[in-house]
Amino acid sequence: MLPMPGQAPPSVTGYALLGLLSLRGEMSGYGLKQLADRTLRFFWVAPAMSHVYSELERLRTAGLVAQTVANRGGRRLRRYSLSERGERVLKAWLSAGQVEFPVLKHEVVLRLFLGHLTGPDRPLQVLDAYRLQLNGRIEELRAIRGRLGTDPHFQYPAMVAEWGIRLYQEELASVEQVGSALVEADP
Amino acid sequence: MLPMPGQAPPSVTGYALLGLLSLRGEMSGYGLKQLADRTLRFFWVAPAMSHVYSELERLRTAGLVAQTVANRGGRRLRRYSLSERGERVLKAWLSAGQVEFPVLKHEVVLRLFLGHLTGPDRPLQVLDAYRLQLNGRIEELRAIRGRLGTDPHFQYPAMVAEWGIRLYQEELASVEQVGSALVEADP
DNA sequence: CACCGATATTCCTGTTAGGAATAGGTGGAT
DNA sequence: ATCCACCTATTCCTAACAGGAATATCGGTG
Repeated sequence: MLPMPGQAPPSVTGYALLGLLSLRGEMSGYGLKQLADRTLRFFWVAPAMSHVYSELERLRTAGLVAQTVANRGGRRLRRYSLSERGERVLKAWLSAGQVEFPVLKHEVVLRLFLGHLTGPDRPLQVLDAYRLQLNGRIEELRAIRGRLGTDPHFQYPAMVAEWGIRLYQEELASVEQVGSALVEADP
Repeated sequence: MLPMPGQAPPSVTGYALLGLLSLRGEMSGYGLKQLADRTLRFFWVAPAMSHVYSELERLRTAGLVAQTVANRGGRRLRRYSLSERGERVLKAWLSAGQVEFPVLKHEVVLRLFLGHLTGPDRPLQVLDAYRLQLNGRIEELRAIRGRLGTDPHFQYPAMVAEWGIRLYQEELASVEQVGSALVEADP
């Protein structure tokens, strides 16, 4: 028996896109993708282009985003914005529902986990490369944090940026610690 | 022009399953799923049953796992094990390739990010619930770490367990810090 | 021996990821 | 002015992944 899909609730990514629209107002699918790459990427996902468009279409069908179509030149430009209904639904989701424990897809740790197949040198190399990436990530986040300034409109994104900086600094410390353990475990 | 798929390399999850087989030897799809739920889940994914079986079938077709079929009673039991070719391919992957930066899907942070829609109280509630979940996770990992003991065969999994304990303890500290920031930001 | 829970496999559907193809617009160099 | 490179914008296609339901056997307990 089909559970009558009809109006399945948005996925978390759907809610996240609604949230971006609530922060920034009307924008194109492309613009939304750019924004997601600068924000959601750090704590959720960087949705694929195709994913953004298909999700917007689903949200539009559900009446959660409004679409305006303009013709600029020989070209059809669509802008999306949060509808009133969308805002209500988004707030309801934020205020309810049980929150999933974070999911981590951590290839560095996977390679450490399988260290018995390579010996400790390879995980050490991987950790070294990871250290560089982490420093880059921290710089990125510091730049973002700086741009957000003290504008109260962006106080929550600012907290998120600070959370990220802290997280990655702690990852650096973990890299050191695991590195020491690997060196000691060396035959 | 098609890039001649023919023999597409395994996905990271595919390699992870090969790695589990290398740690534990022959096992059923079901057993592999159980094992993944006790290991991979913490730093990669908990693959769905269907995903484990479809992945095993793909790996078998690619000659990376061997399948033995026994008839126990009226029942067909399949066991999977890492083939020699599979071990070579897995080691080659571990020794090469550029390592992706970790991906984090963190609903707690997403809700913090959208705090402008709810005000600070709701993120504070969410953080409280998260604190409980974190303590549970830490206990789980401590139990696993304990079971792994000092057996050198499991020294890398042990390092991973220790990494996880550290990570979640640091998350607890971040929860405290964000909590303070939220209380201060309260109007 | 009837039942329950763990083991084991298969199927089906929907969602997400990722890449490539297409095309108009904009700004700079020649 | 025109060509090119890059940015904006949308669409399409395929594979990976998630999740649940259906099925069936086995092992033990009351």
